[in-house]
Amino acid sequence: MRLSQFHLATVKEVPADAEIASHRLMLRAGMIRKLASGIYIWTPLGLRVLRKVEAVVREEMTRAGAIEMLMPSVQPRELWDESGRWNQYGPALLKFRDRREQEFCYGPTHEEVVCEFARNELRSYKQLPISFFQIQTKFRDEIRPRFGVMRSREFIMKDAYSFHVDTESLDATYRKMYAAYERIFTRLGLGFRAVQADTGSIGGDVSHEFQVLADSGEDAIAFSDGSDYAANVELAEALAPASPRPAPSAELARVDTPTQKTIDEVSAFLKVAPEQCVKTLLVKGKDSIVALCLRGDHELNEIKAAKLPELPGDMTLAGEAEIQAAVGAHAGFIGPVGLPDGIPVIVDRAAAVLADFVCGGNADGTHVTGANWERDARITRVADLRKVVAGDPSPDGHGALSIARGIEVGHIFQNGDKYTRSMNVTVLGEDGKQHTLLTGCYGIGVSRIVAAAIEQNHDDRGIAWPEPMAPWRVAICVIGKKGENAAMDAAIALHDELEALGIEVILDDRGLRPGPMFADMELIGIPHRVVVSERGLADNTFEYRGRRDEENRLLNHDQLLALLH
RNA sequence: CGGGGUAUAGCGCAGUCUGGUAGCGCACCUGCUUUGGGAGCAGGGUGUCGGGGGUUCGAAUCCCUCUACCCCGACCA
Repeated sequence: MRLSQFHLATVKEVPADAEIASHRLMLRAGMIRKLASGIYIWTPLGLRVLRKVEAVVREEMTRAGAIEMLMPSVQPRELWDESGRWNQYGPALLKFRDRREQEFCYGPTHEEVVCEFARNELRSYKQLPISFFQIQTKFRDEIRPRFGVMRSREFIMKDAYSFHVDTESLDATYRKMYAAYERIFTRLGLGFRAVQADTGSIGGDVSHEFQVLADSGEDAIAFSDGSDYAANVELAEALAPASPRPAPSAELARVDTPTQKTIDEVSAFLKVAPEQCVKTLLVKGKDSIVALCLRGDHELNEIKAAKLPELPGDMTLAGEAEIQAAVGAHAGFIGPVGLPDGIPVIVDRAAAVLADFVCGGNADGTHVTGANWERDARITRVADLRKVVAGDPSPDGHGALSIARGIEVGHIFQNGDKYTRSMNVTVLGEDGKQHTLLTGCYGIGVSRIVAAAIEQNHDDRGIAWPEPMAPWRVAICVIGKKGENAAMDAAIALHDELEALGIEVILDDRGLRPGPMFADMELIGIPHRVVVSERGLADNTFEYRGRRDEENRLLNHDQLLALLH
């Protein structure tokens, strides 16, 4: 392709709100333009990359036995009422009405539609197992879109759904999809890790996320140095400490802490380590306020907390007024010692083995020292409440955990009968009876992959695409005075020859000076660059440079073709 | 939704405090020169200063209000 016939739209300056490398570079390279918050135009250049990702995903899904189809983005309310998610899904579901006042949503995912399809199409166990997939635009009205297409509201997703009569079949397909995902991310040249995951709003039993490792990632993942254990920090279990709680040795004492509210302030003021303090968070329970107690140096894992039977299914901190009403003190001075009887006290495993600890005194301006469980403070229940930290023992008993940042680019679930039961998706079995089907669902954030790949593959000059994602594999740059066409003729000949060999090549025939031309090709990340100039023509050489190379190499025609082919 | 911030040319910004006739850089257009790492000279104009209302002789600037966007937390591919 000739660049003069294309719309390249690189820019030098970029809106100040582009925070991470991939967002900045996608804007600078002219791959995307923002239309509204979390809603982006894909330019011709950006679309070429997106299509590359789609192609790999499509190939591997097909190889894994899934069949491509296309479902509508606009979905009627009735379907979502059947699954119960019209109300459950929350504000991320974009709802609207048509001219007849019928209610619809813009699909954030397609379990409902695919189940509607399946219950009409699938009649017999003999048709199973079967998997369908699509690559399509989704909309989720995210609370806070950010980082360009990394977390946009409108985005492109590959979603696949499998149907089964029994769990063995679901397991087998799940494993097949897992393997397909590994192939996809490997082919795309991404450094990734599959981790155990929470099932979130999709629901179900078994789940893995595929995380592209990057410091800018919004997820934290924990993995063991002694086994293949890896999990989202949301899910990773913090094991109970091996050693039991020591016997109390100190007297309970009340101390004045007039302005010290945070653990840091209290521990500095009283000269005790944060791990010898207990922090108490009051949250809204089903019936009353609930107290959650953690060691001072630990953080609450809200996903774990939300699953406590005392909580209504999600976790909300109690407001200042509720805390006052329940305890009579401000947040910052709350502790398990002397907490009113009606408040359940749920204690994290690590906090439960402390003795002689420091905690809030349940009166403004006071803490207590030398506190001990049972003797001074009730324990309703010990539970795993905290986020794991680096150095914690691996939950599988082998090795210690490290924490890394990741970008979630894929997520696979075993839904079981979560949707098929409510939507009555059945087939006739071998035994002549109706059987409710089991499903798995398998998502890949196609547009997010583009951003994630840039996070892993860039330098100070721009993007350095893994070859399978590059908009073109080869860029030919022409240097020479505009009027003298020998170099241009040679460049066109080379371009045509490469194209005939099936190599995707972009010829920069814009007549720019070398500086801006090189800068553009490096910014948009073309893996191979060939410079054609009169200087080279004179001694029959082309100047070659890989995107990650420091030096040019002079190659003759055959050497160049051998390298590129 | 809570907390913080921003809105002036296509993009990046100054001007706002202290009211007085709209600016800079990049990009863009024309011409000439230039052609191995973001060229030089000359010329050109870009605008509802986010919208609405108010104060004032006079508002980008002060006041009220609305909207959009961004950042920090809960959501997720």
